[in-house]
Amino acid sequence: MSVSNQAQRQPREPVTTVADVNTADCPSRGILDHVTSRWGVLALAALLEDTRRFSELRRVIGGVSEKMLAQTLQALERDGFVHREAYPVIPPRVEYSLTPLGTEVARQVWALARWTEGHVHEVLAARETYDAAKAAR
Amino acid sequence: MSVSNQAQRQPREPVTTVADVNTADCPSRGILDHVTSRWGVLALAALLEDTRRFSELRRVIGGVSEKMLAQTLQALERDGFVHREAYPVIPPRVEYSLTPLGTEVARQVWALARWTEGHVHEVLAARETYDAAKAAR
DNA sequence: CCACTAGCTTACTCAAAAGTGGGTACTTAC
DNA sequence: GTAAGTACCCACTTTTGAGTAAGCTAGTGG
Repeated sequence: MSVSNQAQRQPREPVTTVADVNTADCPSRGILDHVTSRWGVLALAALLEDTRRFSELRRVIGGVSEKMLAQTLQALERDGFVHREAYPVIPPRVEYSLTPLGTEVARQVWALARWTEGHVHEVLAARETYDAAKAAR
Repeated sequence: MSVSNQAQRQPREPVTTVADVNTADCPSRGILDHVTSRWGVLALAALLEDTRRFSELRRVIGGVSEKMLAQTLQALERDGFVHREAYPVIPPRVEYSLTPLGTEVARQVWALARWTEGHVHEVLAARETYDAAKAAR
């Protein structure tokens, strides 16, 4: 059988596999998960406005626990979105800022956050309509 | 910055409380959570490209279970982002599309998804740097 | 001597998210 | 007659996200 040998055409292609979020095991999934995570969005948006210290971020982002903020910031730092600057002073002082890469994402999630804030009423109205229609059946 | 322009012009404004995602109990948090949820992002992005049927969406979005897709679509429908059109035929046929409101958000999450796909390599490189620096200590 | 500070880490715990496997009702294809 | 497709729902279990509370560092103020 002429077992169709597909993709034997270019033997020395630099394997620039195109990322695709719709593929289950694509690394872009994980990155998107970090960026769009519950606290990731808010941290990025907050840092877009200004460089901030750990406890400043904690105060700005209502409801984050220390644990989750630390965890979130570490993930974002590892992904190259956030820069962490620790000053060896007592008491400790750590400043978080966005990298150029982080600034790009942050602008997008910031816009998303603002958009959401501006359309809360429409969504709330839609929910009422939906719930009413469902209850009527 | 446009967050703080409270209307002080009209004294009898119906107190349109300004939404703030940084406040723990603001409804905008929940909306943002739906939009930025694991499958919410992908569903919105997929629907921006075309109206799709349930099982089409399942095929497009790699790795979603039926349960999660149904759940996600219901949340998005309730929030007024997605329109569900069910045709009473056999076998069942249900088409999902974006509402005008949904199209606005979808454009943003679509851009985010696309951006992520395009910067996977930079993030992966950042992770290696981070991990190497950490292992060295 | 003790508390207090900032920025974490660790352990414990629980609730929510998500996966698994089943069922439904009907039809067409094999 | 049995499987597959269609768009779900329901019950059950596993996995993960996230909160709470504690400990840690090392120096400063009381």
